[in-house]
Amino acid sequence: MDGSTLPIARLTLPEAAAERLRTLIIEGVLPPGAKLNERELCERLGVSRTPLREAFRMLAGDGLLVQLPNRGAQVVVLSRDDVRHAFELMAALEGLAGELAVQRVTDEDLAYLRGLQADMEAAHARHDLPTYYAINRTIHDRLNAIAANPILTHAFRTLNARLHALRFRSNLNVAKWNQAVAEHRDMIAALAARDGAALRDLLIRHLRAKQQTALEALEAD
Amino acid sequence: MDGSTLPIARLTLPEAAAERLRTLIIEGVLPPGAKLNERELCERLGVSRTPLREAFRMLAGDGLLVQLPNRGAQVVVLSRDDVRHAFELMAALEGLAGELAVQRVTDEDLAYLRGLQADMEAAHARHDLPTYYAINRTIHDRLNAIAANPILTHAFRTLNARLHALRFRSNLNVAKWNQAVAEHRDMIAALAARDGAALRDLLIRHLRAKQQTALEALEAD
DNA sequence: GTCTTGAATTTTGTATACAATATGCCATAA
DNA sequence: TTATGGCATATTGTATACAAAATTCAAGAC
Repeated sequence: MDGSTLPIARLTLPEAAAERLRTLIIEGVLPPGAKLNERELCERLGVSRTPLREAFRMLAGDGLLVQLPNRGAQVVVLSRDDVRHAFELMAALEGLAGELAVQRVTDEDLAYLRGLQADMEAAHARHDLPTYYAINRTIHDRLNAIAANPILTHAFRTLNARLHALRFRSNLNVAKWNQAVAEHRDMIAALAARDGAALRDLLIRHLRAKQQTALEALEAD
Repeated sequence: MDGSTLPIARLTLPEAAAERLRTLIIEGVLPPGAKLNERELCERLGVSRTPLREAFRMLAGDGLLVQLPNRGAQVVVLSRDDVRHAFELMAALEGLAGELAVQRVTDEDLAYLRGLQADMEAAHARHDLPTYYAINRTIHDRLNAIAANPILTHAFRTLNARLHALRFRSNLNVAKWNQAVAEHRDMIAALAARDGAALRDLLIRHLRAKQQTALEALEAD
C-alpha cells in the first residue's frame, strides 16, 4: 500500500445537506436575510431535521448562517463594515499566500500560471466574464496551493465563500477589468522574480480594488 | 432605546456543551487523539446525543475536532507542519491587527496598554508565569480590539484556541522570556509612534519566536 | 502460528415524538 | 384607533427509538 489514502467520498447526510445549502446561498436562491424554516427545508432536501440541524451548525461556523436561539437560522446579511473587514482580512491572507508561494514556487508552477494567464487574457479580450472569473479563481487557488499551507487555504476558502454570497461579480467595469488583468501580469512577474514583498504589495492592492467593486455593488442595492 | 442591544445570554444546550468540551480539550482533559464516545460523553455532560452532536459540528468547524464518517469524533492531533502552518497564519493575522491598530489607536488605548505592560513586567520580575501569560493574552486581545475588525478577531480567537490545545506554554525559558518582554516594549513604542510597518514586523518576529517555543515543546513529547 | 471469516456487540447515523418557546391573531379595554 | 392580554398555531429544542455501519473476537482454514 502506498502512502496516499484515497477515502471513498461517502458524504454523510449532514455534509451533503450543508453542501447543497452552501450552493443555494452562494447562488442567491437563499438570499441574505432569508429565514430557514427547518420543516420546509427538510422537505426540499429530502432529509430529516437532525442532519439538517447539523448542517446548520456547520454553515454557521463558516459564517454563512446566523442562528438565533429558539428563532431558527437565517442567511447572514453582510453590512458595509462586514465587507470591509472581510476584505481587509482577505488581503492579509492573499499577501501571506504570496510571500509563502515565492519561497516554494517551481519553474513548472510558473509555466502553468503563465498558461492560465494567457487563457485569462484571451477571455478578457473576447469579453467573456464568466470564463475570466473561473480562470481568475483558478489562479488564486493555484497560488494558495503553491503556498502549501492548508490552514491558510481553509481560511481563504471560507472567507471567499462568505464574500461570494454577495454576488458582486457582475459589477466589474471595463477600466477595472483592464487594470485587474494588468495586475495579474505583474503578480506573475513578481513571483518569477521571487520578490515576496512586491508580490505581497500587488496582492494587497489587487484586493483593495476588488473591495472597492464589492462596496459599490453593495451601495447599488 | 439606544443602539446597543443587550441580549440575555440564554445558552442553548449544544452551545453549552460545545463550550464545556472546548475547555476540556484546551485543559488537556481530552488530550489530542482522544476518541469521543457519544454515549459516554452524553452521560458526563448530562445531555442527549442530539445536542452533543451539534456541539461536535461546531468544534469541528473550529478545528478542535475531526469527525470521521461512521467512526465518530476525536480531538485533533496537530502535526509539526500543522503547528508551523498555524503560526504562519497567526503571524499574518497579528501583523494585520498591528497595522489596523496603528490607524485607530487613541492616547487612552496607549495609556491602558502601558499599564498592562507595567503589570506584565512586574509579573516577569517575580517569575510569575501564569500572571504573565494572562496579561500577555490581554494585551494581544486589546490590540485586536483596537484594530476593530470582528472578522479578524474571530479568526484570531479560533486559531488561538487550536494552538492553546497544544499546551506548550510552560516551555518558556528565561532567555526567551526576557526577549518577549523586551519585544512587547518595542511594540508599544511602535504603536505610540503610529508606525504600522514597524509594529507589523515586530509582531511577526514575536510570533516566530513563539512558534519556535511551540515546536520545541512538540519535539519534547 | 497467522490469516480469514462471520456472527455478536458496540457505535454512529437518521427519523420521529414530545417539550418548550415564539409567533400571530383576535377580543377587549383605554 | 391603539395597546394589551391571552389563546391557538407554528417552530424550534431535546430525547429517544430504530437503522446502518464498524469493531471485536472467537472459530476454523491454511
